Amino acid sequence: MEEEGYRLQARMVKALAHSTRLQMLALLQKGELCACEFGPLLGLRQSNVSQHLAVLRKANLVNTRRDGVRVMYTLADERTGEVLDTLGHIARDQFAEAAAALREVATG
Amino acid sequence: MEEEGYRLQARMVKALAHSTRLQMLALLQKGELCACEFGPLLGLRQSNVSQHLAVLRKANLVNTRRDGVRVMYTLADERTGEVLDTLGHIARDQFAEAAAALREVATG
DNA sequence: TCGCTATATTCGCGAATCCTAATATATTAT
DNA sequence: ATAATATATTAGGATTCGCGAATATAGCGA
Repeated sequence: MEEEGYRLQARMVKALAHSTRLQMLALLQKGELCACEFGPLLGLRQSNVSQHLAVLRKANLVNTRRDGVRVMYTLADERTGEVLDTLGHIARDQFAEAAAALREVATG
Repeated sequence: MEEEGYRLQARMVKALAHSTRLQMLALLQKGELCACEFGPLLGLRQSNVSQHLAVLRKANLVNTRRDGVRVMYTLADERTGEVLDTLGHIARDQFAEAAAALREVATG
């Protein structure tokens, strides 16, 4: 019952727990990205982008490097992508099941 | 850019984002459990247990069945366990890396 | 240096989360 | 029906989160 380990794990999961950050990580799965690209791609304001990126940084989910005036972001751990994929599958299947159940009710 | 899919995924991840719920799911990985067992095992009050279980239920992360006066809980999707394991590994490795970095600084 | 662009941080407020205590509901036994 | 146990829900207040706006900070070129 290493309570403390779960606290660490929870801190990481909290950092994942926002649709914007999930989208950011999904984009990073395809490769390195400049901070400046998230705003236009996701329709977010600059400060909002920076705040979400800060959350990901503090959770060590991403790495950064400077390239002149820009800051480039990458996934810190390739297993993160794996986790996101699996979560996506579970969510999709849940949705499919719910839809099927609805159809069942509708068609009696 | 299926924004909506990420919203669903985020809802699920939010349900995972608490150390108590992570512990509950870890317990369920070992098999079915009665609601009444979480309190004593995790040192939580009854209402708190029930609230956390409600979060897991609403996110379809667990299934329930009644057995008389008790309610038995199981993991809804075995892939959830897989996700939790991977997240645990990532968190542990992060911690190890941080510790190593600290040692480096200390021994300079 | 100054100005310009890219990032990061801070502030303030509304919304969401979490906890305890209290109350409600459900199931079984007497 | 009543009592007893197991669960669930509600109410409340404290803490945290998320956002926009404003304000730093950093690097680069004129």
